[in-house]
Amino acid sequence: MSSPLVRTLTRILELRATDIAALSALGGPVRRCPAGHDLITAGRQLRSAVLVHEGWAFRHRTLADGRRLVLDFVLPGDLCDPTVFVTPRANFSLQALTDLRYSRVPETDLLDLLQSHPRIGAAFWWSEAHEEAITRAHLLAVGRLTAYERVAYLLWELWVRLSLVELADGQGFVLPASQELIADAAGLSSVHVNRMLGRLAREGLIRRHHREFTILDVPRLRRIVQVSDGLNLTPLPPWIQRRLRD
Amino acid sequence: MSSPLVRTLTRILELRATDIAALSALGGPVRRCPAGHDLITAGRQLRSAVLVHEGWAFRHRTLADGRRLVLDFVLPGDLCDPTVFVTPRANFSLQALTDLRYSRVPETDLLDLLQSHPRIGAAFWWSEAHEEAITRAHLLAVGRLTAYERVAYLLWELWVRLSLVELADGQGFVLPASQELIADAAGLSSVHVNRMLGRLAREGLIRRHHREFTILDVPRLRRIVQVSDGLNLTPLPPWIQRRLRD
DNA sequence: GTAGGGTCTTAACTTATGTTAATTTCCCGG
DNA sequence: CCGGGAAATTAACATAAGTTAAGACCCTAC
Repeated sequence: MSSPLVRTLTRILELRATDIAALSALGGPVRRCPAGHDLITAGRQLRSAVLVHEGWAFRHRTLADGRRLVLDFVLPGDLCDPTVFVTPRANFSLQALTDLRYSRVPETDLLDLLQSHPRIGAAFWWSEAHEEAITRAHLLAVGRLTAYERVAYLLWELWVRLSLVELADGQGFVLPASQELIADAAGLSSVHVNRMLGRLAREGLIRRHHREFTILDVPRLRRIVQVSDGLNLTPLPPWIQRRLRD
Repeated sequence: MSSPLVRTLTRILELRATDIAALSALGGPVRRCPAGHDLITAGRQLRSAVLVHEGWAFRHRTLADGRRLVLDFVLPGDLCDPTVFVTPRANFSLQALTDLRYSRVPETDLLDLLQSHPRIGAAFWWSEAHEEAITRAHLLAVGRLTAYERVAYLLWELWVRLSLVELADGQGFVLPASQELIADAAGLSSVHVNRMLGRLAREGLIRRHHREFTILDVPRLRRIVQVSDGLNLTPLPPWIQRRLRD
């Protein structure tokens, strides 16, 4: 069974045997973390990155008075963050949404890897750029979409991202988050999220049963969401891959 | 006169003579762009990064119906983006806010630079992480702060960032943006931004005259803003700099 | 100096979303 | 099978922020 990082980075560029070996050796033992527990705490210094093998996590920030925002969701194969070692202290917390299997990658190992395997460095860079695209789309959604559109957006984003890592079943997927958490991701109240989910279902865009969702009308949902691009992951252009080979 | 990139990256790590030479040689001729013009257009393929020498620009995304969000402001010395070459097409537009002096850096030059000068690569990486911290703080502000707090946040963010590049005069600075644009950055309507600016002034937090702002009460403003950390730029930890030397 | 376009300011009014709270459903452990 | 706590749902009500519109201001071009 290959490392989740190998699976992720393979989607970006063609890894050589030496790259795969280095990636597979990366990270400490696989650990478990129960849902609801913080893996990274905002304001604390980071000594390692967190590699999620299985389960969901999410980055969040909480204000003194309890208001909270979910910055983004972290899915299996995501490394959070390869940039750890340049940031003096975490500007977010990382919490397990489901029970998790994960490992920790010490910053020194990461740094060594980047110096010895520039191709992997490029892949990480790509991966960071992709993450930033997701964050920007999220910012646009929170800043300028209506509540209805925003909830639709979140479902769309997660469906697209889950499809990328083959965790969606066609147009169906499980979103293991309470409506409270969806609200914190959308910048809404949980009551209003509930209303909007109801409306999306009533209008035939989605079906849901507990936390299982099915997208019934992809084109119409995409039209509502508007900001539906930039979430896709494309491999590095061949000419760049070729140049990295040198 | 040194390149704006040298000035920026010097704040991150100690550049060697060879690094400085390479950075100074980077980029085509200095061009001018009048305020209001787009330097990068969302959806178009990018062939080069944009290095701002003088003036302000901003990243934005606009929906089909005209709703717009300003993702962030780009100040002198910012390179937008070193990750160009991995992204197939721009997921934002870059518009000149004031008349601009800038240059373009072809992706091939950037790629060569990163391969030949790993220290510069590390500095760029740091710089990207800093930008992402800004975006995340912005997301939190737009998602969970009230209108009053959000407008205060924007002033705070810009003041901190301008101070970093020595473009603030103590607690005073010029924000060359219409209230309409501030609204698009805050996810508010321009009328409401106007109300909130008035209130901030009435309550003695800021003074303003046209587009010149002065922060009158730093501690109180910081308390209102809440999310005031992560905007600062700190150099790479010495042990990492040392390791990069090898 | 004046005309005109853009920006700012303010007021009156509308509406989207938040809040509170009561009820139901779900889920898990005993 | 039963009890209890968390989550989901719904309704009634409160409020922050949006909208429209009118007037003041300010700069620039002629």
